[in-house]
Amino acid sequence: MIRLLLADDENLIRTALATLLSLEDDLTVVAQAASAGEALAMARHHRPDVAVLDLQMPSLPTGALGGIGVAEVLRTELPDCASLIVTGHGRPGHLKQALAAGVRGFLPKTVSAEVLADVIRTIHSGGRYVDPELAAEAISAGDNPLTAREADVLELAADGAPIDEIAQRAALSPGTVRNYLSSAGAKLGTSNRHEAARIARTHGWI
Amino acid sequence: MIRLLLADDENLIRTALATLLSLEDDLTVVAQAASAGEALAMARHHRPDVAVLDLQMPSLPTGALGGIGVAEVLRTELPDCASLIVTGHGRPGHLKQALAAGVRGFLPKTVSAEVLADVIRTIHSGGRYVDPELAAEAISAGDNPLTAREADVLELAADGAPIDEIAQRAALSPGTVRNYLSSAGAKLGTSNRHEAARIARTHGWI
DNA sequence: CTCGCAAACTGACATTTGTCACCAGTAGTG
DNA sequence: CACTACTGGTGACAAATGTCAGTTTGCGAG
Repeated sequence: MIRLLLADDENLIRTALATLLSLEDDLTVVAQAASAGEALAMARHHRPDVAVLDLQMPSLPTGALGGIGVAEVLRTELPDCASLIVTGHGRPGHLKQALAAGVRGFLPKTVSAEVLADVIRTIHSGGRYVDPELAAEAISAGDNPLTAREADVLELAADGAPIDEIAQRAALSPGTVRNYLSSAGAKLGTSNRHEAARIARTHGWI
Repeated sequence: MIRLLLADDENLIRTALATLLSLEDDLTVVAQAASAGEALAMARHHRPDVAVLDLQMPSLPTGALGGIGVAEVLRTELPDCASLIVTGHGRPGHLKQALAAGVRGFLPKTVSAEVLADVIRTIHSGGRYVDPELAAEAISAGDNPLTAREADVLELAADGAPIDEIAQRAALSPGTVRNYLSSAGAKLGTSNRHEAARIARTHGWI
């Protein structure tokens, strides 16, 4: 019997998923969580075999860790627990981050329930599984061309703040900020930072 | 027995929901759809009592109709079929649009399964239901302050295009575009069009 | 060590954008 | 009718932004 932890902030989806997975003879849901923090607490207490984590969980302000953050912690704290990320909008960058965090499976929510159950079994027995379509996108998308600083600044620029505010928040001079944004824009083939931010976001780079 | 149509592009969620709702004695899922077009075809053929529609369905380019569009068509074609919108991110503006389209229920996916089942029963017996939290947001958010044209132009500006491109796509002079964006920005309390677009989007105004 | 290189950073310059004042036509309303 | 709001437009000015040439720093290869 494979013991599961389910983490998703949408109660409706999570309980529905729990019901569905419980119908499988060899699967049982031992814990559920609606946030990253809750997920960790539950995992420590129940020690599940597989953690099924939603990529974006919290409605918290910002910087809060999502499914990938949870997986990262679980890998060190509970090495026997395999992590599986499930997500609505799969961005290539997220897939890379997830794999780097030791996640063993990555699925979009468009897959069928049978696939999910199969993947849970696969990763429980030590295997890995990544949705083929997402994998193809990730490969064709290539690596993140942005430097660390460029990505930082672009992220701060993403919500439309003026340069001066970005400069303050990044502790840089406005001129430097402009340069980073300019070079990021050049790399991404855009003529302004807002479009650049949009592109970077769709690739999961920020 | 209440006969249901389920429409959601995420197969996993949709089948899970179908399983969950089928467990209720008085509910039965007679049709499922993964897109707006499919949902309409299914509705015409199966004539369900209640249509449970996801707000954003298609991964299609743009302009494709989502759950609200389906509800609008259903109201005229199948007046006996009640529509219920379920959504991950509920924006105040969407709620208003939905109610204007004759939708009888509006729920975020954070509600529990029992609430969903109850709401289905409520709207099937002629009632209405709107998530209290969303309703409060919609009221406090107030009406869309933008004129039709301002909203149009702001929408075109939303993906970061430069003014000249917006002007071309809207068939306006660049100066006029700047004027509209400026006044939209003033109404929304922002200092640039990109932040304005972001605000308008969170309110569901564009 | 030093050469090369890339990232981090700055300031100057040109373009884009936001703002404002103003004009004209059209439609709806008391 | 007068009044108001929305649409579409022009031109000018100031501020924000994008672009570029160039300096500094740190680090690995030779």
